[in-house]
Amino acid sequence: MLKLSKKTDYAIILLAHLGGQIDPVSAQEVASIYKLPYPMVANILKQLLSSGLIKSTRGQNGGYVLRRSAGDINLSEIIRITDSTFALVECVHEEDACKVYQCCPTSRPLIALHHKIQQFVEDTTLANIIEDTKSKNFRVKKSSYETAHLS
Amino acid sequence: MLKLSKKTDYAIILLAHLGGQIDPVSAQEVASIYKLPYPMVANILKQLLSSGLIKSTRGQNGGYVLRRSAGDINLSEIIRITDSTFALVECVHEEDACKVYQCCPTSRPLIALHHKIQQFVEDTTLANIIEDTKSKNFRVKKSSYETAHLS
DNA sequence: TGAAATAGTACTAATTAGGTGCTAATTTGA
DNA sequence: TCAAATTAGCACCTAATTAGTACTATTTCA
Repeated sequence: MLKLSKKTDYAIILLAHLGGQIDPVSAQEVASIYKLPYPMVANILKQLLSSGLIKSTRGQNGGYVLRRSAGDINLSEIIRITDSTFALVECVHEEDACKVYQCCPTSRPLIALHHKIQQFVEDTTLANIIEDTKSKNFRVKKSSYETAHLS
Repeated sequence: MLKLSKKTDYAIILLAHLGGQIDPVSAQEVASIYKLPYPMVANILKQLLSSGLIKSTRGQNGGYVLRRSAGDINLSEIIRITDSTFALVECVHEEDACKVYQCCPTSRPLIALHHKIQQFVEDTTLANIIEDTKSKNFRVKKSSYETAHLS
């Protein structure tokens, strides 16, 4: 259906929130701030943890923090973790031999599109997203990522 | 999952084939050429018909032809018919009020990405795809749509 | 009239997405 | 030291979407 899963949506929200905090944030806390279902949030955080994007501390006052700086985390990684590796068409990661037909007409234009999207998600960092959110209410200038990373 | 459905994949293949023919092509014929399941092909063609992208003639020697020229049909339309209207994130078509949170951090960068993709699929015509397929075995120059429509 | 096709619709099966539940382990503060 | 807060690691369920099939009717042409 060519859309991001809610899991990815949520993950971006969660990570952007963590990026704006210094102390650990608990699953409970983020869930209530953004009014998301707690079990879902907890699940996604666990997944982000096991993928090494965030680190955790248990017990009272425990929670999660980013493992790397927000500028070091890009959208591509997040999508890979919560959505699966991005492939607009299956054949994009299978260098040779289209299963359907040797001269399958879809390949080239769609593969070009795939690479464009890939480029964008790699160039967009969590820091870009956070910055963008902060300036959101003051819509004076265009956000940086738009001018910096795309034609 | 951020990928095109097989239906869309198939639809592009079918339409590209029709675009290269003058006489009506039957569902049976395309199915056998591309080794796709006949009922699937037939179904998609019916859908493309009812959406007005192709026209049909019944009976012996019947089949389907494009209703408009290949240069007049773009990827966006095809995706809309076989995949549903493209929306990278739900909120992209709901001008106001994010359901999740007023300052939802995802919106802007993802909406920017959405528009980039939208631009691409609108600029890529069936003619581009067909042309590209023909030149595929002679990988001398880059295909036209790449230079013409993207950064 | 019969074969080759489309037309329309409804159905089934497989996969994915979204969401939940349970129990264990760990930390902290009273 | 104990109870509460919190993560850890599973396994599970349900609903939605995708993929593919089936059947019957209609049209056309030789």
